Amino acid sequence: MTAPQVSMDDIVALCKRRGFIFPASEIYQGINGFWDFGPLGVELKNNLRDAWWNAMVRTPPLAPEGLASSPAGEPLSIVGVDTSIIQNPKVWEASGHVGGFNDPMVDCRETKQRYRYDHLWVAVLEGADDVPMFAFMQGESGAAEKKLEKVAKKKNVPFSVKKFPLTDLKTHDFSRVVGPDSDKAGTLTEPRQFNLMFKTYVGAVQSEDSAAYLRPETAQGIFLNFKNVVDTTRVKVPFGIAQIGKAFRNEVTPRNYIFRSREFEQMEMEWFCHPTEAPAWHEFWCAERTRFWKDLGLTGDNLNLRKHEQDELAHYAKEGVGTFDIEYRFPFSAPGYGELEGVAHRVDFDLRQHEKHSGVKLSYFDQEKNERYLPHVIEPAAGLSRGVLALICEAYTPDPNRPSQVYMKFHPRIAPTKAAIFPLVQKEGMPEIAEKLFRDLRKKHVVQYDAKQAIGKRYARMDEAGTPYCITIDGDTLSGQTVTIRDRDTLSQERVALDKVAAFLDEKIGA
RNA sequence: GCGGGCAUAACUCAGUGGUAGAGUGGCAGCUUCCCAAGCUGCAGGUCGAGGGUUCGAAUCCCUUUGCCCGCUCCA
Repeated sequence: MTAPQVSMDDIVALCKRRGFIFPASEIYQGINGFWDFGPLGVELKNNLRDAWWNAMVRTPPLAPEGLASSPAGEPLSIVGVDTSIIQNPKVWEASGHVGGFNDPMVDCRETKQRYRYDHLWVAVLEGADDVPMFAFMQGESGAAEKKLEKVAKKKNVPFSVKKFPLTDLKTHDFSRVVGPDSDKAGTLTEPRQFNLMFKTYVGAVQSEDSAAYLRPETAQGIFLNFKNVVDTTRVKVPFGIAQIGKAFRNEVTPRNYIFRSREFEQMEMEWFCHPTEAPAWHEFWCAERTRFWKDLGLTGDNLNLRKHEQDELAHYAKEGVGTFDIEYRFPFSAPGYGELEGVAHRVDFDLRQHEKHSGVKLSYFDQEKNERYLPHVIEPAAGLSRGVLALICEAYTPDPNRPSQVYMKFHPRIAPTKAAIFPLVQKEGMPEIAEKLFRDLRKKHVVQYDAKQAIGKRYARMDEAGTPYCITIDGDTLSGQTVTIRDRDTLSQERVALDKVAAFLDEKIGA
C-alpha cells in the first residue's frame, strides 16, 4: 500500500504554523540552507536523539552468536564521546576532505573520474576545428596522440598535434573534449571549486596559518579519540564509539527543506572490529539500524534498504564490503527515496590515514590472540535532522473528518508533547484539579495545560501538535475521581482513575 | 552553478497604477459538561529587500535575497 500523496508545502506550512521548524534568521530574509527548530521541533529532535543514544550507548544490542568477544546474549560495548567541531586542520588532510577538494576540479560525467583542472592538458589537430580534442593528464599524452592519429587518418588531414593546458581552453569548447578515460566528447564538467568545508580562522588575527574548518562529519572526532578510548576505558575490540553532534557542509545546492541543509546534526557510531569479522558485523548493523527506524514508526514501503553501486562508493569504502543506505520515501523524493542513514564499511582507511599523518601508532593489540592489527570500521551514520524530517513526513496524516483536517501521528515515544490536560469548563473547581494533575505529570513527561476556548478547539490544537493523549477533567471527576483520556488516532475516550493517569502515561510511552 | 516559477497578516490566499482585504489561526471577555460550537471585542502587514519610472507603485522596470521545480552537485 502506498502512502497517500501529501504535498511538502502543506508539511512545511504546518511546521511553521505550529512551531516545529522556522527559516533561520527569517526577519532578515533568511539565509540559504539554514533552519531553526521551534518549541515542538526541538522536543521532537531531542526525543529522536535520546532514542538513538539509548539504543546505541545506554542499552546497545546484544551480541550475536560467534562474533563478539563477549558471549552471545551479552550487551555489546559502546561508549560515547562529544568531540570538538573545530580540530587541527591536518585532520581533514588525513581524512581526504582537503587536498583533492581544494583545487578546481573537472569531473567526467561518464566515467565519474575527477581530475585536477590544472593537471589536465588537451591535444588537438592543428588547423582542424571540427574534430574532437583529447584530454590527458599532464605528461601522459601518448594515448591522446594515438587517438588523434586515427582521427587524422580517417579525416584525411595532416597529423600535426598541438598541445596546451586545459585551462587555456574556453569552457564553452569543453563539448569538443574527450575525457582522458572516456571515448565520448563533452562529458567533462566545467571546472569547479570543491570547497565544501566551512573555513574559519582560529585566534583574533586572521591569516592562512590560522585557517581551520568546521567539521563536515562527526566521524573524524571519533577516530581522533580511538587511542584515548582504548587506553582509558578498558574496552576490547570489537567495540563502538558513538557521537551525536553538528556538522557543516557548504552544499552547492541546499534543497528540499531541512533534508540538505548546510548545518545539520549527525548520529554516528564507529564499530571497531577484526578485519575478518567486518562483513558479518556490517550485516548485523544493517539489520539493527533498520529495526531502529521501524520501531519509531517508519514502517512499510516508505523505508528501503539499498546497496550502493561500486561507482558511487566514497573513497574510504571502495575496498570494503560496501555501503548500505537506509532510505525513506519523502514526499519530495517519491517515488524515489532519500538517504536517512548509511551503514558503511570504512575498512581501516581512517585509522591508517591518521597513523600516517600524525605519526602516532593506532593499531590495536589483542592480548588473547597475541595479535596486533588496525581494526576495521563499520559505521552506521544517521542524519538526526533528516530523521526528524522523516518522522514529521511519516506523521503527517490528512483527515477530512476531523476539525483540524490533519493530525500528526507521532509514535508516543517521540511525540514532542505526550499529553495535554484540560478542564472541560473553567468553573466548579475543574481548573484546580487539572492544574494539580498538570504539575504532577510534568515532573516526568512533557505535558501542556490548556483551559482556553472550546474543548473541540483544544483537541484540534493538540492534533496538529501530534500530542497522543488529551486528559480532560469533567463533572464526573468531581464526583468519581476519574478523567477521560482521548486517543489522538482513534478519537475514542476512556475513563481512567485520576490517580492512575501517571501510570497510564508511563505504560503508553514506555517511560 | 544553469534554466523556469513564486514572494501580500502566524497559515492559506484575493487584490493588475488611486486610502491594504478575506478565511483560518492567535489573544481577551462572556457562554459552554467533549471535538476548530455561539456572542463581543482586540492585536497583527512600511505588500521579501534596495533602486528606478510616475502626480501617485503591492501592481510597471532593474538589481538583490529567500523559497519551489528541473538539470548539475551531494566527496
